[in-house]
Amino acid sequence: MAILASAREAFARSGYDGVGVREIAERAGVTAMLVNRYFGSKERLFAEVVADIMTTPIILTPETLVSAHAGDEMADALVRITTADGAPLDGFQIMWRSASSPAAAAIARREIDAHYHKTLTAALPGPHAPERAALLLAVVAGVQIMRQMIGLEALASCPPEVLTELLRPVFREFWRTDDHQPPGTRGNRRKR
Amino acid sequence: MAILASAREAFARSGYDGVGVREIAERAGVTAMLVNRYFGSKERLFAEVVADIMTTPIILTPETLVSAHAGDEMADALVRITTADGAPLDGFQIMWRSASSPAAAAIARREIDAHYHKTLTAALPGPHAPERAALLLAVVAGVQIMRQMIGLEALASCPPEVLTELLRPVFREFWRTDDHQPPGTRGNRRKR
DNA sequence: GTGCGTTGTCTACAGGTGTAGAATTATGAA
DNA sequence: TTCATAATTCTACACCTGTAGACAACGCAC
Repeated sequence: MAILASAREAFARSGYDGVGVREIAERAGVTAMLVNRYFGSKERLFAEVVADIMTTPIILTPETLVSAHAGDEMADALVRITTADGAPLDGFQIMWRSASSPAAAAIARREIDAHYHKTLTAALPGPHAPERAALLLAVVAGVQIMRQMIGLEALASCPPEVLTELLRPVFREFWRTDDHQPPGTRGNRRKR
Repeated sequence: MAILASAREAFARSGYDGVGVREIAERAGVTAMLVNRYFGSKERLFAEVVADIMTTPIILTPETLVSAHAGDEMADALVRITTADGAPLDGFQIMWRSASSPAAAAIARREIDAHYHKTLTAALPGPHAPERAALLLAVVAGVQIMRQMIGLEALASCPPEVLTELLRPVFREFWRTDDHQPPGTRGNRRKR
């Protein structure tokens, strides 16, 4: 379906509010009205695009999650994705760029919840797995946004290898299984 | 200035593209044209709002940064901010919600760079301080977005105390000063 | 009172938005 | 070829966007 591909590309580039139905249609070689004839409305088209994205995991491949170095592999994948701005890697990007629109945010929430968050929760060890899975997704979101949307200088110009090495310990934190003590009693390794 | 306050509230709620000049003006008790008379354009108004926000640090107070428990305090502050949706706590929110608009993203990048990122870089120990400061800001952004914009269930309904306890080790990671070894040689504490 | 600069508003424009309904064209079977 | 049916487009509507230019109300010095 050419319309779906065009919509995906357009939403990834400009977000839900930033692109019009006419533009999506034109890039697909059809008229704006055909889009509505097929999908009912712009909102339903967006939902269809997001659902389509969810069917093919990008960062969270099953192999990555069960790996013994899951945290490291996730860090590598995140850096890889945010470095090359290729076409098939725009999965999450669509949702961050559209999050400011309430309608789009609701769709994104539902789909992230049902797919990525559920999968990730099952893969994380230790207590509070759902909350920690959500935080992990938050880190992924933050890095993507700062690197690709805001374009913060220090992140945008950072060599991939350095970024990977800096991200790995952060992600490892989520797969740690030792010292889960009650709040406040755990020592931190800060320098005072 | 009533217009500035109205604009700040409106941008925080709906983002740069999501709100119109007429709405901002009406909530300030004036006409849309007066806004342009004072600020020149919507874009310049947005820049003014962002610059105004930057003058009063929200998470990164100087006391927080030099504290011996800087990481913990930052985690606490982040949870506090994303829990209560009060008026004066909308600082970053404005930028995430507006990041999909290129014009707004450019303004946000410049201001974050000049204020928050610079300050945070100076406060972080160890090598790659700029990159790690940017990553820290990315984590803050991700949590805010997932919690307040996407509204991911696991994060939205998570008790503040739990969230704080889960965030602390993540933030501590950025203030660690031990074991900065070359890439790949550092042991991770994963369970295999 | 008279002039004047500021403050604010009114009207209007050119363009964009999503989408409903009618009209048109292409397609395939008889 | 003829005709029914599906695929696609045309026209139009009602509304919203940022903003330029002309105009009116205001306080205030003289």
